[in-house]
Amino acid sequence: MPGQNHIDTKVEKSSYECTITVDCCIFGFQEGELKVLLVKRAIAPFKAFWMLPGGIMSENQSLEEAANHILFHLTDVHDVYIEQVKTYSQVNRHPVKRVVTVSFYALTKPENHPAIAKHYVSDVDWCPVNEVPTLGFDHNRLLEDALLKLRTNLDQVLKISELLPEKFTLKELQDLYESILDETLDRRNFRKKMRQMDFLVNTKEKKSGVKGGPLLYTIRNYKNIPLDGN
Amino acid sequence: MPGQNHIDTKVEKSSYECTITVDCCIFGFQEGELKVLLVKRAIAPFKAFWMLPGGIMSENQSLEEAANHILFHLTDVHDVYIEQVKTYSQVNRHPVKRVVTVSFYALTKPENHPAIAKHYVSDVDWCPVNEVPTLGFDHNRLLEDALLKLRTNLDQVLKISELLPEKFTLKELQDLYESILDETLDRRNFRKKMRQMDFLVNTKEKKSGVKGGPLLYTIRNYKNIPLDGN
DNA sequence: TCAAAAGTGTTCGGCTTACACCCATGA
DNA sequence: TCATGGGTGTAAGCCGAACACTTTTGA
Repeated sequence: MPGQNHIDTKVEKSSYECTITVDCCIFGFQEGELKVLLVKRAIAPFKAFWMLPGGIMSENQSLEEAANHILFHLTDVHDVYIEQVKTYSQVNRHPVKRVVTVSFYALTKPENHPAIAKHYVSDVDWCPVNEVPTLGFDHNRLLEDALLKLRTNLDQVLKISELLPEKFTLKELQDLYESILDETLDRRNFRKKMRQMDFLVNTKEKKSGVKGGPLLYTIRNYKNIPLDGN
Repeated sequence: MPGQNHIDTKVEKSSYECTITVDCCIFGFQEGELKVLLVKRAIAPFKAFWMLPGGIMSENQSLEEAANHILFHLTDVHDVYIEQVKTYSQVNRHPVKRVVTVSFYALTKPENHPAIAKHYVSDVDWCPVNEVPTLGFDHNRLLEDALLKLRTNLDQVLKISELLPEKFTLKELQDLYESILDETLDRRNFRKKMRQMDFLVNTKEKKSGVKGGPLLYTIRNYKNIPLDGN
């Protein structure tokens, strides 16, 4: 019976082997909006389509290492917070050759990482998440799943501190929440909730150049962030 | 630069290819306890270790199909609820050959599926989750992650109806919750909460052979369950 | 008849929601 | 000076936690 070896973890030379790719939803917060980094593909298939940056996992890398590697090569980002989202394995996902894809999301500050088109990429863009066009492959779906996961896990300091500058106003923080959750929040309630979490520190400085003179806050233990690994 | 092709989704013949395995935490509820199906491995490496059942994804299968296939071959379970947990890709996870493993959990009723040792398996056991021994490979970790995910998503009808018989008492339902969450719950609060979810139907029958004469409930639209796919 | 389990409601505290006015600043 | 946005507190509803007694049944 041909199915028998499927239940055998005795890995043999004859086992089917498959290319594994990593795709990243790189999120950034810019001009009060949540954006995602898209690259325009210069080669077939899906030539001239926008898509999520991605690449192939190689022999000596874990998926997380591959994801960081890809990020670094495409955007010069490093030591960034990434999180695994899901693995996609439909047999016909890729029109040329079967691949299994593991998706991640990463959080970055676009202003620190000017995006540059390299290699098979002809263009690069920070695109507001609610203006994303039809992407190549099944990348719209990957993006949806990643956004959903980001929303679900929002109340974690790590993510906030990756997306905001070191010092920020509560207005900026609220804009961040609103653009990720895609809903508007009551200002007073939001501030009350943030105050009773214990990671916000009031720097007593005022942001200048903006009306109202808002106070600047920072995150307790800013940049003292453990990285994920497995 | 050797890293260049990592950022290229142009999949080529030369791309690294890797064996992909699927491991399943098959959970069942029996004798008032949450149990997980373990198999004892008859071959090296990890000969005579207990582990999670698993196998290799083949060319014409998605991961979900592979998982169902493995389940079917090991336990005759089919059309079962499965959910992807996480993908593990440490380079040295497997002592013989590199594999990337995608883990799933599945929910079943042990009494419907007498487990049988087949193929490379010398023994099979429904093991209470808090008595699980040291497992082969990194399977203790996979199990922990799967349990965590199951806990997080507990309040979903699908899962409950896969783990309980068609008719069950509120006591049995509470035992299920308590053994999955690993904590005790207040009976009155639990019942109140269940009553205000709208999926429980009182059959007005009483369970006999047990003191107190508890009422039997069932799930609205029992067995009208869409399966997951990607 | 009695021991064991089923069944039921109320109170309290904390959290979330809704909502309006004064203050600081840049234009 | 004025228009814009920053900053703050209180009251009402909702949800989850704690908690004791009566009823049903099998032994």
